Amino acid sequence: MITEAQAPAVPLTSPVRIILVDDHAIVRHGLRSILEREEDLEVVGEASTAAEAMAVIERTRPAIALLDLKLSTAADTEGLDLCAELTERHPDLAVLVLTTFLDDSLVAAAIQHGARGYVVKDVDTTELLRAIRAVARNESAFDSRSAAAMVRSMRVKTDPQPAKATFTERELRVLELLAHGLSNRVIGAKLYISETTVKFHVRNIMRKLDASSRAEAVYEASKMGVI
Amino acid sequence: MITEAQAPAVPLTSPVRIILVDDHAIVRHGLRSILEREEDLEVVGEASTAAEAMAVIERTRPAIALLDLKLSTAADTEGLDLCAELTERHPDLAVLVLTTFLDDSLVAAAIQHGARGYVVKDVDTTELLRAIRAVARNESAFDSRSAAAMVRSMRVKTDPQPAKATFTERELRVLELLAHGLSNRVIGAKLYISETTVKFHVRNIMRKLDASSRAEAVYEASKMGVI
DNA sequence: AGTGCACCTGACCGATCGGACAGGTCGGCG
DNA sequence: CGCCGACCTGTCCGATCGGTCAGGTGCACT
Repeated sequence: MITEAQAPAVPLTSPVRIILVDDHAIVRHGLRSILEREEDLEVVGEASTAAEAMAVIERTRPAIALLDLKLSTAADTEGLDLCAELTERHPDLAVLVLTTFLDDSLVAAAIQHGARGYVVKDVDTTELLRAIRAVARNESAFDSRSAAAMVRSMRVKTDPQPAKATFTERELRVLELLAHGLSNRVIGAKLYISETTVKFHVRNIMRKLDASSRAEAVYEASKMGVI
Repeated sequence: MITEAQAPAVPLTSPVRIILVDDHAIVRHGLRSILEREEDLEVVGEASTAAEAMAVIERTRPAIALLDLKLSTAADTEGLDLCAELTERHPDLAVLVLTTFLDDSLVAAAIQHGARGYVVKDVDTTELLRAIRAVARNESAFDSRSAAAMVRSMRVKTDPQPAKATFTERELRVLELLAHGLSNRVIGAKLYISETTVKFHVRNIMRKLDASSRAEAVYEASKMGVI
């Protein structure tokens, strides 16, 4: 482990082409002045709206888009939607979200909308450059607080199994077939047991999940990741 | 945005107490020599097995545990289990996973087992120190490749919505109640529509989801995140 | 040997579902 | 205007479900 060198700004190849998407001109200018000091980075375009961003990217073909999720004063949806559209239309484009506020759910949402990284605006310059170079290398990057937010949002996705029901082998197998909409009779045929036995298991499953129907049982089981 | 200072090693408070958990003595010594050069960090213990780690932590009460998930030649489970046990028994302890191999599912698993960060062993020294200081600040840290792995594992959890069905307002409402195991009659009462109408909606939902029963419909809808 | 648990089975019955008819209103659109 | 889609309603019927009886076996633990 442990090599030297801290992401040098030596342009071994052509510089990384970057566009800035932010509704505030001041922010764009600030970013541009920071990035232009680096020899391996090149700002090739700016945009202040979603439509403009699409057009500029179409024309300039950047490797990276620095995207503020809060375009306009409207909901976050606009930035997220743009993020999804960009990554879908341009699979090679790396979107690095650079935004003002840190919202746990927003970090996860951005990732699921195709973002390659997430950095809040008040990180120091070296952090930002590190993130940019990481996504340029086709990797990912988060500042430490965003990483914490992502960790939190990942945990709540799977941790909540407080009073987790415990199932026998047979019940799990029945549950699985239950989820695929099979009738008791068909489940019995598949497991080489009688319809009556299937009903026995189904009732135990429903009891353990506190469900009043097979549909609810499937819902609860699915929610807690059993199936 | 943008401040100066790149995580200085000035001990404003008492140094961060760290223990090293790795089955290779050489690795522990290497880490120790690196960390001891930093004034704000202090290695207060080492352990090579899970049991030893528990004991040492019990005694030395460190703020951070650098943990190699691959203890012994056995499965990854041992490291993960230790990780879960540590974070459960010592909520204030920050576990930073420092391991040799990068496995997409392992990163996500580590987080869900309570790890605060994940770093592969071949990152450079500054990256490692940055990660340690981040978790010491109660934040999170990942090297860029681990971050990429986590992004991938987050995406597969939710992205698969290829042929996503589209539902009307009414259908979504019905679907929701359906998942809670309500009968057509009760759903009708709740929505102030007749039981017949509910059956109408339910059949449309099942058709759109290619399901043969309400249970399967609930399963498919749950799987694709509609409910 | 007794106890518990997972698992299996049968019969019975009312409630519900799933699917098939055959309609209706309302708003938007060419 | 007619057409379409979302939404709403009814009736009929066989299949299925959910729940309740009352049993059975095999295995593990004490």
